[in-house]
Amino acid sequence: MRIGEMVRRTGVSERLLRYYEEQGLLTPERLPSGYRVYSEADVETVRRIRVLLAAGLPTATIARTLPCIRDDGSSLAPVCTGLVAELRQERERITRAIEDLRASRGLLDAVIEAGPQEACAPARR
DNA sequence: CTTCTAACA
DNA sequence: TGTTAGCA
Repeated sequence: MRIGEMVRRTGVSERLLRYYEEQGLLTPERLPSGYRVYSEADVETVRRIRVLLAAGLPTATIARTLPCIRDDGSSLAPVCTGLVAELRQERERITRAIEDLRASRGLLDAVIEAGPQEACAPARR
């Protein structure tokens, strides 16, 4: 499929799909016309890229991680030693981020539980 | 009409 | 990232 269909199927913009390629996250084939041709697996890869990116992993790390994940999603065979150490660090960072989010949610819960005691001041602007 | 690269009122 | 220009 070409980029247009990828946009429809992934919800990711053309600009971003090309950017992912520039970062080595995707490597679609090229038609003699220069048009990019994506595989069915690329659709799933984009999903992974989005999740990892949202988790805060740098594109460089994602680029080296994706090839270790087999398109079926269940078997993640090939282990790249150096990468494992890197991923452990990311995992640790994420764990800390989760703790921070928990704290934020707890703070909001307290404010929400207190409930409205008065009307809000009129919005600015 | 669709895609491509390059670049920024 | 969006958007746009100028091609193919």
